[in-house]
Amino acid sequence: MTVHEHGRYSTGVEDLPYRSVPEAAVGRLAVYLRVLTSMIEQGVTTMSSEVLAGAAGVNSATLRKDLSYVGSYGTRGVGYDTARLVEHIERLLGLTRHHSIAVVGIGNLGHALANYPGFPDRGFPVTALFDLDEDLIGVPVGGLPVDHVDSIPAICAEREVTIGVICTPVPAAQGVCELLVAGGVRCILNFAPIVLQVPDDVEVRRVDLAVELQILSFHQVRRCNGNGVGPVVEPIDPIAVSR
Amino acid sequence: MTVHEHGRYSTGVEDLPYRSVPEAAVGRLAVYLRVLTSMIEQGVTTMSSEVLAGAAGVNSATLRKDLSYVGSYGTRGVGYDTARLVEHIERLLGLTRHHSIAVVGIGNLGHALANYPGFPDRGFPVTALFDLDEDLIGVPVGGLPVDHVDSIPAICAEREVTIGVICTPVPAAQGVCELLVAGGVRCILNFAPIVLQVPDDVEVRRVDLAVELQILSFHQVRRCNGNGVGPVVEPIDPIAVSR
DNA sequence: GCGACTTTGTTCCTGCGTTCACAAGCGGCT
DNA sequence: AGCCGCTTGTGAACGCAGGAACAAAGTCGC
Repeated sequence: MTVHEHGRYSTGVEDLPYRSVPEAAVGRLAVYLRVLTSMIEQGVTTMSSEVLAGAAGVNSATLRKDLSYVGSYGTRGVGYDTARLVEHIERLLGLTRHHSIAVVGIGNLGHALANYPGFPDRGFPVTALFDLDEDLIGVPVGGLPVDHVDSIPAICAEREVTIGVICTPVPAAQGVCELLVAGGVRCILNFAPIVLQVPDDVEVRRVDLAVELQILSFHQVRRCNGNGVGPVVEPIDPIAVSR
Repeated sequence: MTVHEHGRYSTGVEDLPYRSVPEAAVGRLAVYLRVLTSMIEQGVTTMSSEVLAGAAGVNSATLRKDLSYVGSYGTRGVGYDTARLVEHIERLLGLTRHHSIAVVGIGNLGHALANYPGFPDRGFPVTALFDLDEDLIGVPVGGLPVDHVDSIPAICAEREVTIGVICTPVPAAQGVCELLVAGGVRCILNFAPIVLQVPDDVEVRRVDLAVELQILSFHQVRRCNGNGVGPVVEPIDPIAVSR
């Protein structure tokens, strides 16, 4: 640990000038990061907030404020140096360090995620796979053999897994979650449509595909309401909405 | 329920009382819906806001406020009738009508989504699959043959697809998106890590798995700051943040 | 039948996040 | 070298969402 002046930054808090980064901004920063790396590949070395905001689909003022959480690394009258910005965003997001991933539940979705190139490409190598099914144990998926869920704690601890991805059916999810926590995993990405109960120091993000569709459905219905297509939302009493 | 001088009395639905359902509330309502259906399967007929909120992982006041957008269907002193609540949430979310889905890009992820039971189970039947790869055309995936992307507009229009799911690589995503829009699709769930450009009347929701991981990474780093594992967050420039 | 208890529905308030708008700063041009 | 125009960074206002608290309302016990 190449710590510098320990005395000056004794608390470890002042080490982080980004004291309060809004949750929403974190998500957007990750998006900026992707846009930026893509632009760098195309040889772009400088971008204005206006252009970057357009590519990321946000307001330019929002973008500038988000970037101000990272620090002031733009040049007025010119824009941002793409390479430098990437570097600083990666630092803020903790991507200077690789986070190894464990995928639990090697069904259709787990299979896909185990092979998802976007994970290793972004610095998240998949280093462990788990399932209950005896027929799957030992079978290599994406070059990595599947282990039994019972060995989650040991293997996660050994391989220093920092992120667990749960793709199991609902009934297994909570149990798997506890095994991951026992293995020292403090970050969980949960695809099972259930709210996991975890200790306070564990962060869970849920990705519920059906919920996404339902939100789309809601907007669809609201948009079509009264456009002449038909009464998509009917009054309450009529039996059912049959189109 | 009080009658407002606003004019129409509150029969609950007809007079567009969901003029203003907060975006965040829509997402939560979908979660409540899932919890409720699960509870109904277990024979639960009545739930208090406290219990339901706990299962959904939200504050009970927030839950009651969310439900008030749907209408007042609880009984004071008792709680909510689960079946009735499900019915009304489904109506609000537009789930009384089935939304057929097209999946574009039958790679690992597309394969998984085409077979994802959560979609049909929730009233979102997958009715069309598309890919570019000639070797895949005609091959049944989950009982449904894959068609060529060129036929997206025709087939989507014919089968009345309302939601398009994009699982293609980034370079193909925008083009596929436009084909879907040409086929009359107004709702898109995008798994490609790119911000799609669409007309105003098209709603896009993006699911970016790498972004989710990066958000987790951010929280992990902030939590573990100073745990001795390594220089997780390195000092910024000497002259970092001046104000 | 009546009182007490339980739970909803709503109102108010606080805090956060987003947007607007503008001053400060930097490069390019003459 | 100095001015001009462009872009950043930020202070202030606005709007929205979330949480606490409370009154209305309906049920259960006696």
